[in-house]
Order: sequence, then C-alpha cells, then structure tokens
Amino acid sequence: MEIQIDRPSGDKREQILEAAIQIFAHQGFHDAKVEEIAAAAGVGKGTVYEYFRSKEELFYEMLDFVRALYVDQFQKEVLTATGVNETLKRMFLNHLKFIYRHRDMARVLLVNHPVMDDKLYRWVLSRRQEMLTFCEELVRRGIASGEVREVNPAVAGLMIAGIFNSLGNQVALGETPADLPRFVSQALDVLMKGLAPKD
Amino acid sequence: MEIQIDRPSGDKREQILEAAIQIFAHQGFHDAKVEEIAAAAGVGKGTVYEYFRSKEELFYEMLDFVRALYVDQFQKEVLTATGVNETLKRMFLNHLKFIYRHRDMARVLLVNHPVMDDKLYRWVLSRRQEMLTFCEELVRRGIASGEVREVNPAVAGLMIAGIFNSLGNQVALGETPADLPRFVSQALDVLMKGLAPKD
Amino acid sequence: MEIQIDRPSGDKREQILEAAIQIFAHQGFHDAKVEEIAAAAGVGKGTVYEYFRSKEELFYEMLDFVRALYVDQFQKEVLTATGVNETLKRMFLNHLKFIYRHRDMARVLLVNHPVMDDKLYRWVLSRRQEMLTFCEELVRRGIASGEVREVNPAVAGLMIAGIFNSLGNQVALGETPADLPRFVSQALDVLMKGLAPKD
Amino acid sequence: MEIQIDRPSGDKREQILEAAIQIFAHQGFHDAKVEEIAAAAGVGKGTVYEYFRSKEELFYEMLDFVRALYVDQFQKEVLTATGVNETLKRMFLNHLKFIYRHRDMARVLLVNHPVMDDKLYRWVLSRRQEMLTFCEELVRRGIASGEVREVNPAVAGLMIAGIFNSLGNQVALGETPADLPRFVSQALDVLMKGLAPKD
DNA sequence: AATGAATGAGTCTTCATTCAT
DNA sequence: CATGAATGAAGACTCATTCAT
Repeated sequence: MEIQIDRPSGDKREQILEAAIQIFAHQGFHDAKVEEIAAAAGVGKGTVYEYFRSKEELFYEMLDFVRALYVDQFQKEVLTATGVNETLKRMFLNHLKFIYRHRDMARVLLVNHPVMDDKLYRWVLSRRQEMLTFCEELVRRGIASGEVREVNPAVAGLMIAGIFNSLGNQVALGETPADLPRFVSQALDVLMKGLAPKD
Repeated sequence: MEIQIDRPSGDKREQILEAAIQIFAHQGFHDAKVEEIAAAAGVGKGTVYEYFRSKEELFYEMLDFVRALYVDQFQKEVLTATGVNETLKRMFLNHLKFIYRHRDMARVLLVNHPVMDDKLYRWVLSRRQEMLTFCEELVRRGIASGEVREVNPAVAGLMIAGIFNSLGNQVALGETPADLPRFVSQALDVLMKGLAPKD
Repeated sequence: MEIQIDRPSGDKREQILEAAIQIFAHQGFHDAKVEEIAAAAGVGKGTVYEYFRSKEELFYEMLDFVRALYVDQFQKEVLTATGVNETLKRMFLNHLKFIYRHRDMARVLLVNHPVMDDKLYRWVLSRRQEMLTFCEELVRRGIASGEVREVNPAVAGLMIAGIFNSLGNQVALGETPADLPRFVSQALDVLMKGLAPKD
Repeated sequence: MEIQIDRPSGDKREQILEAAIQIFAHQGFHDAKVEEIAAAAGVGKGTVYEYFRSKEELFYEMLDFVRALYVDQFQKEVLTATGVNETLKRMFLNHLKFIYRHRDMARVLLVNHPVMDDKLYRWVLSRRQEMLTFCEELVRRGIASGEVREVNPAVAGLMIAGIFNSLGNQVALGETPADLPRFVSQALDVLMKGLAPKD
C-alpha cells in the first residue's frame, strides 16, 4: 500500500523551499513577501510558519537546501576525479551545468547578498573560504605531483576561484555559451598553460 | 588660499553621500535607515530630502559617486599605460589600492546587491559588462600587438575579470596581503604565461 | 464496581475543563493558547472543539464549573447554619478553605478579569451582586433577630463582602495564615463587635 | 509671550495617556487596539510609537500615570491627617471621590488585571501590599495611641483594606450613593465600634 | 535652507478554527 | 469520535516621507 513514494511527509516543506528560491531570487530577501512565497508554493500564508519559524529561518534553510544540492553533485562528479587538470575540468563543467539548470538558485547564491546582518555576512565569507581552501589545496597537490610549477598556492587558488566564478556568472547573468565543454576547455587551456612547469 | 575649510558650498550633499556609503555598506539597503544616514552626516532627517528625492535615489547617487571616484582614478592611472602587461599591472594594483583605501565602499559594490528591483539588477549587469568589454578589448589589442597568443578574447576577458575580482575580494573580505605589488605580479605572472605566445 | 477507572464517560470534557483552569489561571484568557489547554488535557487540539464551541465558550464553561464547585460546598456548609455569627463563621472559613485548596481556580476568579467584553463584565458584576445580596440579607436577618444593631444593611453588606474578599485575597495572593479558624474568628470578633447591639 | 502654559511639550504624550485610559478601561489590554487609542487621542498610529516603545510600555506608563494622580491626592489629603479616625475618614472619602471623578481610570485599576505576565502580577501584588502595610501601620498607631483596642494589626489591616475596596467597588461598579460622606461615616461607625477599646 | 514631529502604508507573525482522514 | 495539518483574519510595529515652523 505504500505507493506514493515521491511525495513523503516533507512534501509541503519542499514545495515552500522551491517557491522560496524563486521568490527570493527575483525579489531579494526584503522585497520578498512571505505571502507571495506561500502563494507560489500553493499553500496558505500560515502554513509557511508551520514549517519555518520565521522568514529569516526560511531564507537560511533555502540557502542550505540549494547548497546541499550543489555539494551533492560536487561530491559525486568532482571529488571522484584524479589529477589537477581533470578535477578542474569537472569542477568547472559541473558548476556551469548546475547554474544552467538552476538559474534561479544560482542568482540567489551569486547576487542576492543583502548583508542583512553579520550572520549572512559570515555565511558568505564561509562559503568563499571553502572554495578558496579547495582551490589552494588543489594547487598544492598539483605542485606535489609535478602537474603545476612552483607558484604561490594562495595566489593561484584565488585565481582559479576567480575564473571559476567569472565563468559561472557568465552563465547565470550573461549569455550562456552554446558549447559549455569547449568554453571550459578554452579557459582551462590558458589557466593550465599559466601553471604548467617549464619543461 | 585654503579658506572655507569647514563648509564649502555643496558640502552638505557630499556629507550625506559619505554618510550613506558608511551606512549602506554596513547595513545594506533595506536595513539602513534614512535617519541613521542623516545622523551620521550630522544633519536633520528632513535635510536628506532636500538633496535627494528618496532613499532609493540616494542609494543610486551614492553608487555613482563611488563609481566616479573609481573611474577617475582608473582613467588617470590605468588608461595612460601602454601594452597589455603594463595595463593589467596598473589596473590590478590600482583596484587593490582603491579597495584597500575604501573598504566600506568596496563592500557596497562587491557584496551588497539587494536586487531590490530590475533597476539595480541592470546597474550591476551594466557595470559587469563594462569591465568585461574592457578586458576583452585589452586581449584583442594584445593579440594584435603580439603580446598575447590567439585565444578566444571573450573567454580570456572573463578570466581576467574573474581574477581581478577575486584578488579584490581578498583585499575587501579576506586578509590583505602585505606586499600588494608582489601579490599582483605573482598573479599576473601566471596569467601572462597562460596567454603568452609560443615564443 | 470501580471498573472504567481510566476514562469514564464525560471524562474528556472534565479533563479539558481542569486543564483550562490551570492554563487560564496562569496565562490569562488571551495568552492561553487552545493548543496548550489541549496538551495539558492530554487530547488533540481538535478535540477541544468537539466539546466546546469556541475558546470563549470554554472560558465561560470553566467559570461556571468552578462556580458550581463553590456553590455546592457553600450550600452544604453555609446555608445549613443558623444565626448571623455562625453563618459568617462558616461562610468565611469555607471560603478560605476553598481558596486554599483551589489556589489556581481562585486566581482565575480573583485576578483574572480581562474584561474582554461586556459579557464578562456582566458576569463579574452578577457574581458580585449575588454576594452583596446575600450579605445584606444576612444583616437584615440579624437586625430582625436582634443579633445586629440598626445599621444600614447595604453598607454593612458591603463591609462584610469587603472583609470576606480581603481575607480570601490574603490566602490566594499573600501568605496563608497557619491557623485559619483563628484568623477568621479574629476578624469576625472585630466585625461582630462593630455590629453588636448596644446592650 | 509665554502664554500657553496649559499645553507644554508633553501635550501629545498626555493626550495619548488619557486616550489609553479610556480604551484600556473599556476593552482590556488585549482587545484594545493601538490604532483605536491613537484615534481616540486624535493622533496617527505611528505617533503613539513616538512616545511609547510598545503597547505594553504604554499600558504600564498609563498605570503609573493614574497611580501618580492618586498618590498625589492621597498625600495631600490623607497623610496630613492625625488620628486613626480622621485618617480613615479622609482616606475613604478621598478614595470614593477619586473613583467617582475618574470612573474609567478606576475600572482600569480595579478590574483590568489581565495577568498578562508576571510583570503585571507583581505590579498588582505590590500595590496590594502597599495598601495593607499602610492600613496595618495605621492600626498599630491606633493601638499605641489608645484609639484602638488590642487587635491583631495584620487582621485589622486586611479588614480595613477590604472595606475600603468594597466601598470603592460600589462606586466604580455599582450604584454610587448620593451622600458619600454619610456613606463613609456609616461604614466607619461600624468599623470603629468594632475596633474601639472596651471602656 | 533646515528641521524633526507626525503620519499611515505595508508586513511579519500569531493563533482560533476548520475539516479531511 | 479524535486528530492535527492547514488556513487567513487580525494586529503590533517600522520607517520612508511630508510639511509646518
């Protein structure tokens, strides 16, 4: 009898989160009205408060929801790669695909930083640091394996993260290139040449 | 000749703009109260409305005010350079110095994008496009002059802009490197190697 | 014969009333949540509405419930007395004992008068009038029987009711005297001396 | 030029307090709407918040406002008396006159005890204790001066306070006696006889 | 020109009540 | 009968804006 597996008890909650992504992405935190989110989720205003203590909590839960989706995909498709070049390729491509498929979510993560308070500020810094740490570590590994020449890992990490974000912004905010793999490989070609050992 | 030190004409307006930078930077658009800005400027609440039609107009005027400062410096110190390498060096260094000297303003421009409405969204896109166009053009010139190999100028422009922003973010949001010129040259070394003609 | 210990019929209704006393007494009408009352009664929120049309009706039913308990005891222990002195003694002692045993209920009746609307206002006035009428009538009987001198029965009635309430308040809101009978007889001693015929 | 003495800068604030008395007295704390109070005061809703931080603060400020009026009159007319009998006479008469002139305020103080929270509960208890302490002390002084026989001062104090409140309630909630001085002296006659030394 | 007291539109949030299960 | 998820009406409070001085 346990048919309906798709919509377990978390049903309404997820509906609201999806709606929150849309509304927050388009209006920003302050201009988004809880009533709009409820309407977009197809529920009553009060129902939002059955699942989330406040508008602010809903906002943060949504950030974590989106991030969880991203991290999930990242772990499956990026962390399984070996070698700097391969890792970067998957990392970039994965990023652009994710953004392309979730433009609304992406806009939330990229642009919608109202700096309401220190809490969000810290959240943003924390995400940024995660990314930098990963990139820097990748460079270190590359140096160790001989794939990368002796550069300052912190600087190279910043560069990788910057390029990474810039390409992502292009997909999210600008015109999405038709051939994403080619787009990525063009960028990585320049990057890797810049990092390549003399030889 | 240095008479009128206290209050040259047009002073109030600028006082308010300076205050707006501080307050908007720290609180974001929505959490900033007009009253706070007035207080920080040392004027009455009503006075703000003598100089600016609305809080929103004040916000945009402030953005343009900050941008004008930046552009001014950019034109003096960057546009006078010749050659891709030299231009990039000045452009990066200039950027980091500006951010370092105006951390508060920088936070406004970097993080504080409430996406209140399409107006701001367009403003942000527009600034981004300006930067990309400049970088892309720089690459084209580099290719023409032989300083840069035959890369996709759009992709290279995105990369340069990404690195540019990433280093800027590091100064604004992270730890500022002690030796900025060295910091920049390390990054440009990688970048230029990546873009260098085969030899 | 003591079967059905857990849930005799009509039990739920009484459970809810008992819970209502506790919650209303501690939170007041408006701050009491129906959900809390339901929880305190060990039933679901919806169940409350099976037995009471609304929160307001529950409140009034609770008032009558408490009052019925009081009146019951009053009739058994006070109305069976003869003579003013004996009646007063039992009336006072009975009152204090009731309050002592039902402090929570007492707080409802003594302090918790939200004056939500004219309905409750009239309820309060009505209870007050009952008490005054009884006291006044008692004085009249005392005058007729010679136990009380020729005083204004309305005034004397007010005085008795006032003393009555004041001693009750002491038990409910202040420190309960250790020896209640002595406490009462001290007060009645003064009162009866004041009302005594010249003789 | 300093004519308008009646309406100093505290003008609006007092208007709001007066309106608050009316509205709170008739509707109780929870059913009173800030907007109603503002309307009754002839000001805008926001103006209330210029003078009072919250509805709750307004409520307590109103209580203190009324109490200050009362205490003021009490000090002038009651504390200047000498002798138990005279003090009681003035105290009672003063009370009834105050209530008669400020029926709305009186209802606030007498009936409107929503027990919103412990704060108000403590306020009520505190006022009650003040009254009891005063009455008890009065009895002690009477015993010392020979005006009162050797009764338990705590019990006698409770009685006096009870009679005091009962007469006040009659004026506030019931029918006001035409001849207040006579009303008071009838009650005090009984009371003082009850407290009189044997002789 | 400068001010700040006054305003009320706009929104989050609560909670009594309903009703499908 | 019993339940509690869902609802939306209602109200406290904020703050951009106005305008009399």
